[in-house]
Amino acid sequence: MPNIKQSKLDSLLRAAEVSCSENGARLTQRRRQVLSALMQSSSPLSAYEVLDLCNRSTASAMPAMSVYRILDFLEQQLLVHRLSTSNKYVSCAHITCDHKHFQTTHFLLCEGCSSVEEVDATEEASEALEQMAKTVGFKLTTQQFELSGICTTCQNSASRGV
Amino acid sequence: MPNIKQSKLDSLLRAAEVSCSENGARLTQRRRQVLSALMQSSSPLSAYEVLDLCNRSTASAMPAMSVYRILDFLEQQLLVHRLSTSNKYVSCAHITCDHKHFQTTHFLLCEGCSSVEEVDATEEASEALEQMAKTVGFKLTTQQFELSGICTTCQNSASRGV
DNA sequence: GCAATAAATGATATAATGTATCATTCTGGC
DNA sequence: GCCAGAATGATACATTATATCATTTATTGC
Repeated sequence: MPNIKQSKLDSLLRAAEVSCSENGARLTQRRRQVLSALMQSSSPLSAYEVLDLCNRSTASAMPAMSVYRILDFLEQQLLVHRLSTSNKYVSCAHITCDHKHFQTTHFLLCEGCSSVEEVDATEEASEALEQMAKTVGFKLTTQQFELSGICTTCQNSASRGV
Repeated sequence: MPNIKQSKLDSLLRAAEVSCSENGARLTQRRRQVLSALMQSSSPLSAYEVLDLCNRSTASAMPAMSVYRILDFLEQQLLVHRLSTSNKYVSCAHITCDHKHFQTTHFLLCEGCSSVEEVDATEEASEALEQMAKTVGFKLTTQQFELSGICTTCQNSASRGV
């Protein structure tokens, strides 16, 4: 887990706090702890991995129940996303910008380093998929895809024979 | 679980048996039992749901371990597909035809009746997604999507106010 | 046909994950 | 300070998945 800079982490957490208060919600200590763990991880974490990280960093042990509750909360606040293919969580890539989510965020999962890239759906992709569904009479309600692949870094490593 | 016709089930199982033997594998009694349960279900089943169905239909109880092993086997044989979003299994829709899988099968999941439609990826969709990945330097390796939506039947039911 | 070998399954234990429920603590408004 | 509601703690438990070794069933060579 390559640590991100403390200053970066701080600004992310500040932004998250603002975002919460705009929704009339609070970013409590525990919630901040969970969110912080996810922000510092370069790959998605399972609920129990989050739990371990939290319990490593503080004295007071957090019950598993809390982690699940807090992950649910953070997901509702759109501060983290749940990857349904792996049942893991990632912190949202758009916390600091004013990016809006329209249920059209996709995730590119690198098979090499397990990193995740959060990308917006292109018009073409959305339409093509909708069209595809239409041929069998389906009307799509949500689209969040998790696509496996190889990220730039890992492609380069491979070609250099690393 | 609206039962399919016995004759249909038989022909599916026969085709599955042929498919296995072509790969030098055997469709044993237990495997047939598991596959049969999935074929008769109109919606995806979890491993333990499969287990329950199997144990309902026969006297000798099957251990959970066997179900997991057999599901793995059937998946390798491309006789069943695993839906990663729900961790459930469906029998392949192309057992009786000579359809080939190129890692480009998608699944449309109906939110109304939980039914699943297995569709081939269209050229446009595959390209659009590849292009999308490319913009952030990703090279896609697999694409199997599980898209939520409403099937024709449920759309009609809804519009009739059922 | 029969022993040797490999494949498949049975059986048991246990790990990992997720949820239900109620008690307790914390927070903001009065 | 007191109260109501939100958040967390604590405990128990349900569900899902895997590890391991024993046993049974098929296959192959003889």
